[in-house]
Amino acid sequence: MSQSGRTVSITDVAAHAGVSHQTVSRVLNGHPYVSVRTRDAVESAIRDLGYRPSRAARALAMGSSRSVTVLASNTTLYGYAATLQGIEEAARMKRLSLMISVVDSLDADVIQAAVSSVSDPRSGSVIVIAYDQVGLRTLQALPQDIPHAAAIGRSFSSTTRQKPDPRWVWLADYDAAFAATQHLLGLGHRTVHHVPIPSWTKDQREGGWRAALRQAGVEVPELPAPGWDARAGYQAGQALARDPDVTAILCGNDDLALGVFRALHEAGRRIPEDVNVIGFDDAPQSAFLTPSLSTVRLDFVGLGRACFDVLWAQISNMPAPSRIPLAIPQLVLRESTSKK
Amino acid sequence: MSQSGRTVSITDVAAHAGVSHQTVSRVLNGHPYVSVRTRDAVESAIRDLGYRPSRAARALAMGSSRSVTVLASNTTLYGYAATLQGIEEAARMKRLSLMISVVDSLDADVIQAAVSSVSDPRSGSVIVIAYDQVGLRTLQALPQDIPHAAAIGRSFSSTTRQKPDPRWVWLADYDAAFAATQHLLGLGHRTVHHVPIPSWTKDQREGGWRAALRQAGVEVPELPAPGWDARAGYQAGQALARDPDVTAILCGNDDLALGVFRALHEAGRRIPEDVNVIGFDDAPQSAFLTPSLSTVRLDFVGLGRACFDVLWAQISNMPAPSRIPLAIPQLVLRESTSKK
DNA sequence: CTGAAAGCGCTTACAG
DNA sequence: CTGAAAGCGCTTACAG
Repeated sequence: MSQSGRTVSITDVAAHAGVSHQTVSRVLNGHPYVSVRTRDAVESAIRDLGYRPSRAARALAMGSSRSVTVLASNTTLYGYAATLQGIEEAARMKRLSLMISVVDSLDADVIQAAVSSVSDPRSGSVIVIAYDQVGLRTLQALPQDIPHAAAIGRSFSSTTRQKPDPRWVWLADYDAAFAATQHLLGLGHRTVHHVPIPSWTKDQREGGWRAALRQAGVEVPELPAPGWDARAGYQAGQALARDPDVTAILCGNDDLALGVFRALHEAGRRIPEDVNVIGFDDAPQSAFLTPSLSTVRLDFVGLGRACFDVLWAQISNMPAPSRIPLAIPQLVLRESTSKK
Repeated sequence: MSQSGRTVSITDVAAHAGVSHQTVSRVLNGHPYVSVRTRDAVESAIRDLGYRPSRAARALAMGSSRSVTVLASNTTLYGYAATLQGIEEAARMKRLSLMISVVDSLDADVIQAAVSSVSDPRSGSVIVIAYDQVGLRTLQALPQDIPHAAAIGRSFSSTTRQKPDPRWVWLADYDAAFAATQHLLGLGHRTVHHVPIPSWTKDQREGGWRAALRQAGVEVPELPAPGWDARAGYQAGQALARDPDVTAILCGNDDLALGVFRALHEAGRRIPEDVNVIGFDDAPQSAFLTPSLSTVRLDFVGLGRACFDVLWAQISNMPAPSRIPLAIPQLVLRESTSKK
């Protein structure tokens, strides 16, 4: 392995093997029509020299770099991480390399900078995880001529008139929240309270909850401050726990529900005897909480894969996948809800 | 924005602005010595044409691509995700782009393939998250001449003779597990049981637990099957819950502890009255469980940053950071432990 | 302050 | 089956 000087290039390999660099390129790319002798010679030269091809040079010559960049405001929250996992698995299958760029500010310059750095249409494609407002803005700032797809957090089910972009993929949040709220009302609660995740349109989880209440003709309670994690759920839960009228709570995700559990427990209110709670996501821990958490199972990994499929159709010039088989959100009933 | 034909290159911009492409390159890179008129002309040409530079071409010409690839077997488990977050933040500050490549198999060919694809020494650097055996193998397979760093899961504290590689960074798992076990013994338990995460050397969490027991001269119980998630903890916990001799359990991470909670609860054993439980990691939910979970706080985000710092020293040819300020693991006592 | 030249390391036709 | 040529889109000296 040549340690000194510059790194070994295809030309060095060629010289070492006594062939032209084009021939080396051929064996590198598994072309047919290379004699066995030559192939062997090249391969051992590669080994001797410890040659590793330059991705940059290859990308330049081929006009594309077989890479996807994921743009997201977060990579650790359950929904984001699981979506990322789905994208990663799908990208790996197709041998695309995965880049990730976190955009965590609503500042227009920050968003613009992030978008610019991926906006080289020769060098790749983009997937935006647009579950939050930063994500949505990022998606909007993305030049339309670059191949891309997006996972978004809405369903368009009943509220929207505008046609969704065919490059967008989503889970039916709205419908699922609607159904979960209906389920709680069906248990006999006078109304259902909600601890929201941040949202920016009315056709997401919060919207589904609101619509179900309105349809049932019941009071729509005030909302606590939105948040993503257990701490936010705990804080929202403390106020709810004090209010004896609160008997059913739909949480915007399972982490919030976990915090709500804690607040209710501290206030001496039992779950499910005094208060019913439903979460959202079905995170891996939720089935093992005490009480186990009723929740809406969302297939984020599948969504990530679907997102990649949409992207892949553009990259490979295949027809867009007509219908992506996405698991329907499903209400999973466990111990935290029960007949009242 | 030119939609038709090939994408616009620096040459197109030059022609449009009536200058040479070198001059365009100068304004692109913020060189001094460009007249204001020229700069303006170029900038408006860039805007008119919707020009975006080619990363590949730039990388080729400059001889490096300012990127880090993270190699990890998982991106969603708390420790991994938090480490990744630390790396990402640090890389973003230095304007390096972040690639991630998941290696989830011990198969030598799979590992080799992953390593080869990042082993272009011109095109970047590598960080390996080597908390598990796949990660360790990946690290071992990595060519030594490529700039890299690794986050590993051991402490070398008392058991190891060999010098650690200066490119490795770690949290003192062993010491923390030792201390946590001692704490439980100090509460009066006859011994401490352990639910392990998978490990491959004896100087990790399991090793620290074992050493503390041995030092105290108490029985070292059999281990249940290792695992990472709540389900694994639940399964291990079911057997432990049946055994009345089990009064203290140290879990390899907080998700395992959450599953153990559930199993104990189902068996009618109270925490902390009947059984004390300590977790590992201090995941964001752990403080909000019921009972709240005593655990070892590990600064994974800081570890990720430290890892990047070690890498950055190599890339920028700075002297290696002598001592990386890493938060010491800290035993956080909450409701799941108490005087017996 | 600015242009002509050379080169980064590959791949893709084109000839043989 | 294999080599000589051209080009991918930039940057970095080198001359002016």
